[in-house]
Amino acid sequence: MSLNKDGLNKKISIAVIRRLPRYYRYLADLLRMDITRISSKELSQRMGITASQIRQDLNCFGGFGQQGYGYNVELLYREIGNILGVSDRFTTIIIGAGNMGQALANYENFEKRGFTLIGIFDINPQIIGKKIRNVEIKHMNEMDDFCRDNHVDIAILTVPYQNIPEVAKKVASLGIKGLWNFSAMDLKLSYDDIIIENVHLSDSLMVLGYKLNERRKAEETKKAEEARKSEEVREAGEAKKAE
Amino acid sequence: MSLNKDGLNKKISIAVIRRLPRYYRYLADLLRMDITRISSKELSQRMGITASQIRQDLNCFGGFGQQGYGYNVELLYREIGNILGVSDRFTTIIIGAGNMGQALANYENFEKRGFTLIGIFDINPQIIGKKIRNVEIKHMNEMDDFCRDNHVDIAILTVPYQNIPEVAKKVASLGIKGLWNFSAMDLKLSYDDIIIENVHLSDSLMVLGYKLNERRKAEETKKAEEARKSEEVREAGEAKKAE
DNA sequence: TAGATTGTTAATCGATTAACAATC
DNA sequence: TAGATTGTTAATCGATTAACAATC
Repeated sequence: MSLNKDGLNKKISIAVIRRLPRYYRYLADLLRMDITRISSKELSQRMGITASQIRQDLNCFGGFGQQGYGYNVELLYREIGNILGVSDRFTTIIIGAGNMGQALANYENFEKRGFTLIGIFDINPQIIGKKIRNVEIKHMNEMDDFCRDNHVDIAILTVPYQNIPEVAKKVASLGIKGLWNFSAMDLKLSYDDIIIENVHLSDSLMVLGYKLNERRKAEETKKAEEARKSEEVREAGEAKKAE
Repeated sequence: MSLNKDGLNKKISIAVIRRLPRYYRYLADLLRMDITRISSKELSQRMGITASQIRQDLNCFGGFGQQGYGYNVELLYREIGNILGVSDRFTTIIIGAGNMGQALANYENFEKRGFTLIGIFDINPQIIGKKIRNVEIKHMNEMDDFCRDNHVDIAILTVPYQNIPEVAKKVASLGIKGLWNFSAMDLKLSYDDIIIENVHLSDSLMVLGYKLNERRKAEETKKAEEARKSEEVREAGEAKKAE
């Protein structure tokens, strides 16, 4: 539970939390454009949400704005960064250095957002020893020692479907508290002090497929409707002629 | 808009749609375990949601179950697959064959879910000509011709931040209707017949960071509370002694 | 038939939006 | 001071959950 501005425990809804990184990105864009202040109204137009929602969201954490002025972009950026723990530096390891694991290891944005990659593990001898952004891929059986010697906050799991239960159990036993799971299997662990974010890329792609189909269907319906109407007009014309 | 079971246009909420791929995955798991029937109650326990929600969700599309019996797993799996258009086969191209692009190109799950990769494009001469799962990486300037010769439903964008506006415009001009955007920039296009899914991996990671911090804070508060209490007990003991 | 479980309506809950007094 | 815009309360909207009659 987070302390809100009155120092009271107030549970902040997950819907609000999930919007914070998006605010953070938009504010970074504004900074890049040298925009120093912004009103909830203008931000709402850029982001495609209501100004009300922005003010409501931000006020879960404190009054970051100023009446008649709006919000100072840099201050707000820093505040949201603090809420998200960007400056807290989380240490991460990647387990599974296949395509996805390597892609994530190369993703420099994570560094900027407070996540430091300190280890990569796999079992494939062909890639062990290879370095990605100065981090060497090690064999899985070195992971125990590594985690004893280094504090690890988050394990990023990009191992195949069938290996997930075993790897998750191992990771839990090593005292790692955060799991970012890219495996196709939803991960649930009975240890209630472990926090898991499951990522299912293909879910998002399937939603896109659904929307495309809906659009296509709507267009077909529209076309059929138009065809029907023009047919009506034609028939009416013929009927008139026949009179 | 989807036709519901009464043949009426009923707008189905995006919240429901976004849960469908998850149902689909769980049903695939059940099939793999040779489970042929399931009740909303049992499925709810597996998935960690309410049985009410499952029945409510499924009934947006039709009565797939049977009173007293539950749902036939295979039938339900197929029905949800149809709703999501799994059998409709969407053709896709990947633009940007960096680490993420190549990782996605190698992701065999997409094939299973109805997405066929037919092209990969990049500008890096070092990787042009390389084949991923039998699809050759071509130069971006071949994309126009390619899209004229082949119908493309979806473009998967994994190009760097600064290139996104230009690439998106190009893609729109080629008549591609679905964009799956992995760039760090939110994509919005003014063409209202183009459908976009923005994916922001680091957003999800930041939410994980937030939750870890909350957990840590809660534990610290608890510890401080316990320390305070044991201090009270000690003081009470001393006060008694002093009497 | 009795038991189980759906489909569906009604009740509840929570999230979003609107409105406006406070204030810079 | 006048204008702008926040912080915050109240109203609305939509999504989730509960309940139960229908029915396999």
